Amino acid sequence: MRLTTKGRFAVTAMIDLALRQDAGPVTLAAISQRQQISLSYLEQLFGKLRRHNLVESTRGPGGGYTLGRKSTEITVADIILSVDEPIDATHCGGKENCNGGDGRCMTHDLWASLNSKMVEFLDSVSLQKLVDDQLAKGLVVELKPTLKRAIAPMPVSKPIRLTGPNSVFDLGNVFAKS
Amino acid sequence: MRLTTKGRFAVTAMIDLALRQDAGPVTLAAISQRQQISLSYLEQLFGKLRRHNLVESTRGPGGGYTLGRKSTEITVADIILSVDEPIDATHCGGKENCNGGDGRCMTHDLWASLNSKMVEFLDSVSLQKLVDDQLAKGLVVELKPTLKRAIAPMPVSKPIRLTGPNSVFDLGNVFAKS
DNA sequence: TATAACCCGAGTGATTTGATCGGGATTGCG
DNA sequence: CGCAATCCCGATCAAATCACTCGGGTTATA
Repeated sequence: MRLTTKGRFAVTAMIDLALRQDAGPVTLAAISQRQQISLSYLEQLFGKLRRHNLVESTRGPGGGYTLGRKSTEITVADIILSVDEPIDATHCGGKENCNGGDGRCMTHDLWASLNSKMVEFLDSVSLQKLVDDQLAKGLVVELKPTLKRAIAPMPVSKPIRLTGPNSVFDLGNVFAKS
Repeated sequence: MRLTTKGRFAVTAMIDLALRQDAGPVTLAAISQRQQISLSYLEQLFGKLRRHNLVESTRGPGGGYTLGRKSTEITVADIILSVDEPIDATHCGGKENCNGGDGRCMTHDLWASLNSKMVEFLDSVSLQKLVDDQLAKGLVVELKPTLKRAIAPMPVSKPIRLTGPNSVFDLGNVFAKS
């Protein structure tokens, strides 16, 4: 597992998304403005996040991204591993014939164990936890109705399109479809 | 905090050193052979480790490196922070005027808090812990007498030079000076 | 003096980072 | 329908970083 600014950007963007998705899909353009991350870079990151089912996308006007599952069930490790695809950490390609002299490849299971501890830790921190931290710090989320299209005609009926039948949202979304 | 193979190399090398320093200073050439890390790269890493007082060097024939303090008092965080010098993780240079629109710089203290948790965790893992893990896994350390010079004339007197008066070794070193 | 070891800075090719651009595809809305 | 918003994708790019090499030092032992 690597830990770079790339992963940080992804985590930051995911928190921004989690904080605001209750008002409907969040556009990358909005995240880009708020978090000062370039739009195209966000597109790259969210492409990976989507391929790992951490987010779902809604295309067209009023569209954007929503979480792929409950924020309590998304961990920091999920996010980081999605964007920072795992490279070979052991430097010996997992082969056992990496013995160079007297002390055979200690690196292999050494780093494997430390690495698993790292993942274990990051896996214990949920996205919801980070969101709570932000809210506890006094962050005020303005769920601004920039939604000239998406929210205006939404008193009843079908406010938010959830592509596909496999949408299992239930994170207190006040707009949940009946 | 970054976490790359650079840090891994440093941790690996430090474990190798901790496992063997009881027989006197360990040369980088030996670590290079055992761990398959290039000598010059090790020199760079140990230069930083030395500047952070994690290791001490002994020059001249029979010289090498020893730990700068007890292995129980060196943590993985110490090592990684030494070689992966902290870069600006917040992307806004610590300035407060990084407000770009409505939601002001959340990134700043957001990542600061997650980062501190990471450091906290890595700081809870001591070098001695990793050494114990290796020994528990059945690793046999051959304290081979490659030491044609350093150990040969060492029955009594002054076997191991500890440069400076601030040497506080007591990690069960059988060669400890009286 | 010869040699073993640390020391150090400059340079290097490959990869990654973060961004830009140019184009799609899909969808809501007038 | 046609426009615009939005996701989608790939190519490309400068800068930084990575992992390493090279060529010299300095220090200390013998």
